[in-house]
Amino acid sequence: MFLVATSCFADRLAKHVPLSDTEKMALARLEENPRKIRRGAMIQRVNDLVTELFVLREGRVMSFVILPDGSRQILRVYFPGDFIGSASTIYNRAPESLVALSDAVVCPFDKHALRRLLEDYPRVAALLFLLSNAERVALTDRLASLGRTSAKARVASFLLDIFDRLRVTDDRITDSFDLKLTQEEIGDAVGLTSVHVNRMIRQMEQEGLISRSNGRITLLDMERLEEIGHYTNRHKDMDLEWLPGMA
Amino acid sequence: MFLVATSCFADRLAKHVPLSDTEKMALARLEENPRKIRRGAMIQRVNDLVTELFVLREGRVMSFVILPDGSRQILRVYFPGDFIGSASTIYNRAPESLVALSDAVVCPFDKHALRRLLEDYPRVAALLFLLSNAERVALTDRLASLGRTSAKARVASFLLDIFDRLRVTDDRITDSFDLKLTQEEIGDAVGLTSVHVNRMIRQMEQEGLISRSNGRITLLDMERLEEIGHYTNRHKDMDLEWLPGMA
DNA sequence: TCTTGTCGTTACGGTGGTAGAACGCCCGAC
DNA sequence: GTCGGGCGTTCTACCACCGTAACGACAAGA
Repeated sequence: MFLVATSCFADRLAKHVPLSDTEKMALARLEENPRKIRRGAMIQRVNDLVTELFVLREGRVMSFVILPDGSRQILRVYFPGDFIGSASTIYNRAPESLVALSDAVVCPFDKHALRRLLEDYPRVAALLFLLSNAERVALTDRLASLGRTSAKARVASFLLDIFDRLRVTDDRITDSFDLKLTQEEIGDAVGLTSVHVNRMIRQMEQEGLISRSNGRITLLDMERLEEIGHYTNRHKDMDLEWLPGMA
Repeated sequence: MFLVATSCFADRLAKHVPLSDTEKMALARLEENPRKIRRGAMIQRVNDLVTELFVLREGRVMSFVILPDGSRQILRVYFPGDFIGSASTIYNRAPESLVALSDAVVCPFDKHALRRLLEDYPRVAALLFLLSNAERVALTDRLASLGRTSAKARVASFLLDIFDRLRVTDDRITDSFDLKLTQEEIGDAVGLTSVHVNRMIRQMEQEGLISRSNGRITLLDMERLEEIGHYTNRHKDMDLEWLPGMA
């Protein structure tokens, strides 16, 4: 029984490496149970007992933690085709919370469904390993950004990161996009207060680096933004081709 | 032909999940070419063309990047049994540098040796995927630390993290350990200057939280350190048991 | 209309960076 | 042995960046 003909996750993978039809079908099975959720709804709370992972099919989701003093750190913003909640493969209790940034469609699937997938499709297991490594590199980039750069650089590189990842999932985007994040949320992502995020954004606007109109952001001078943010787009450099055929 | 009877990496894995003898032998093959390196030697430089990964067998290694303004961000400190350089599975050019913090023994192996391992041992592929997810969670913990906590909290949680990871690889350690990092390096890891790291360490010493003698650090009050650093030891909570047998 | 949420703006203060020098310690050279 | 250089650490001032607090403007819903 196939409720879905296509798979968001398979489509994403297929952009980097060819997939067989059986692999596509196996991946599509992860998305058999789409669930609509509303903007602001919690998908998972820290410390919940969790046995599910998700593929995000539509909309935007973020993960975050709240520290004992009440401050929030946003860990990652997810886009359609992203694999969410991989921490559940290793820990029984969720180390982070998940919330929908927009109305969204997520496809939950059980840990044991993942196990069967890993058993039956070793090439998929290898691909998941590679994707996980890409996430690891993305996180180290942000680590360097938070640890060693100024407020302006952090905001610039964050905007560029969202922009580039959005473009991986949506070809129509050229230079203008809807952030779907408040300035407070940007601050919680890059380790600043909303006040200071606002200072930096206005400054970049005055310098002609970006422009804004009702929620949408336009990147006017990519080159200088990349320079300011010490940012390099890694998506171009990904290479999964060394992992061909296999059984 | 077996140059090594045991495998550092297999030993580590076996602490979390049972391994078959053939799996252990397959993993041991990754460590067939041990190479001694001296403290301070570079194993890999940013932007090198890389087709190798490493298992660290002895000693300590760290990864870092240098930003255009010259500042350094230390990304990760590695211990014996750790799998190093997984970025090479996805990118042809190294996104980070690797340097030995002490005299060390690393075992390089080719990307294609890894591919054969993934092909022949799907369960190993699945385990590598899980371990990579554990790394991801560790990085998000540090992201929250850098983004939202004070200098003191960052130093405290960093010390606790090194301590706990050292204990995973060496049972003999109880409360005192050799950091093998200068205060400047600690600063580069947690996003502070060596001056401020020094302030925090002396302060923690005066408060009776830690003590020092010729390079070794003793954690005197773990409970308060964990509180100050908002730190939780995740190693206890790891659960790979849901991924049993497989072919 | 009132409420709620987001953005914009100001004044003030503290955390943590910068600069510079001195100290101790290890280790190799003589 | 001792002398000296290099490295890591300790310490002192000074001050900039960024956080805190507080309030107003504005738009979208209730």
